Amino acid sequence: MIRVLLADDQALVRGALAAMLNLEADLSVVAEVSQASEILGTARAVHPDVALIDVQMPGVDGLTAAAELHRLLPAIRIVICTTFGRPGYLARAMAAGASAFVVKDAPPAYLVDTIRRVHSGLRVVDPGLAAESLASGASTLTPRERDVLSAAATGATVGDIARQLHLSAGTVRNHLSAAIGKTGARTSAEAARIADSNGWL
Amino acid sequence: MIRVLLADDQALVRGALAAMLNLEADLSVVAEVSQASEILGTARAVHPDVALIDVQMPGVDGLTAAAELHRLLPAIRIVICTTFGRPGYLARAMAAGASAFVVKDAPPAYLVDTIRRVHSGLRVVDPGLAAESLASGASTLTPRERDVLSAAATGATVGDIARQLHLSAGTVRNHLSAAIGKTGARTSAEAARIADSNGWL
DNA sequence: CGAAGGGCATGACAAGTGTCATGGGGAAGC
DNA sequence: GCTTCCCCATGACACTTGTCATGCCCTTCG
Repeated sequence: MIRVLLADDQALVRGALAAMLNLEADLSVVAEVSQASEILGTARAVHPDVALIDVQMPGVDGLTAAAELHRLLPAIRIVICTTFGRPGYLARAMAAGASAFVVKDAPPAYLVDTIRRVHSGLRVVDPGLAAESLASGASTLTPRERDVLSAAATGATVGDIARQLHLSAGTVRNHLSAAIGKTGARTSAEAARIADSNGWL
Repeated sequence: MIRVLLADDQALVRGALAAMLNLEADLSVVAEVSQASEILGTARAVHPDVALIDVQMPGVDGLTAAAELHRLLPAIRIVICTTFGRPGYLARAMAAGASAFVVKDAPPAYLVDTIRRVHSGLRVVDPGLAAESLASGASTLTPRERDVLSAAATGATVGDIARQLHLSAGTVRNHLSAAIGKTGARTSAEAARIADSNGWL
């Protein structure tokens, strides 16, 4: 019996996934959490074989939590599950020690199959997404460029960002200009959109 | 036995929801579709009692499809289901003839309960979301303002938008300026973000 | 009909943004 | 120790954006 821990912030999706997985004779959902911060403690308590973790969660994101889980409890296999098949997410998931990466577009049988494979020690990655990930390449954004882009993505002006990050307006413009160049965008708003859609923020 | 039609673009979520609903003795998922454009034809073929429709779908969105379904097959009760509890979505869903509006944060039992209530002729709306919807009020954006904001949301510049909509740059600036005023934003990027988060686009 | 309001447009001004050149300080690597 | 790269900053310039006044055409509505 493969013991599964479910982490997803949307109760409806989480419950539905649990129902589906429990239909499989060799799978058992032994815990459900709605926040990334609860993953570690729950994992210590219930000793799951596999943790199915969503990327998008309030507070700490799933990838960060996955990295911590893998560092402290390496015996637990991690399957990262996400709505958005962003290349950057895949790269970060694998770097975090995940054994598999599943997009929510995939057929249900694929997820079940993935959990079984992962439990037997294999790594599972969607080939199409892997290709896209390699094609788009890793982000060349510097940490500071990420900071200003993240702020810009919320619609903040140069002045707002400068105040938020305690920088001069000129510096913010420089970082934004660099980010615009690297993303191939023509405005900071477009650069933020591109970086976000690649999972770089 | 309540016959349910499921419409959600994410195969994993769709399959999981189907598994969960089929566990209920009085519910039966009789059809699953992944695109809004397939809803009407499938509904005609299988005669469901209730249609559970996600807002976010590629191509035609769920709300538009729901309106059409309700117009042509008014006997079918419609439950709108969405990840984002945006006030505008609720308003548009009710205007489209939906009988219920469920956020994916809700507990699984709530969805099952909602389907039963809807089938018996009741309308079900999350009280918190209804309050928020009334508080934020309806969009006062004109159709043209929505157009330019939608384009701006993708990171397009004033010039880009002008070419896309076959307008002069000055006109685009006027519409954007009006939208900025109505949303209380300070830049077009922020206005687009606000309008989107309210479900006005 | 006449008024009101949305869509479209122009022109002009102030403010914000993108780019570039330039320079200082600090950390990492050969 | 020197180079390289990132971070931070300044200043200047061209360009884009946001605002406002003004006007015309059209549809809707009392």
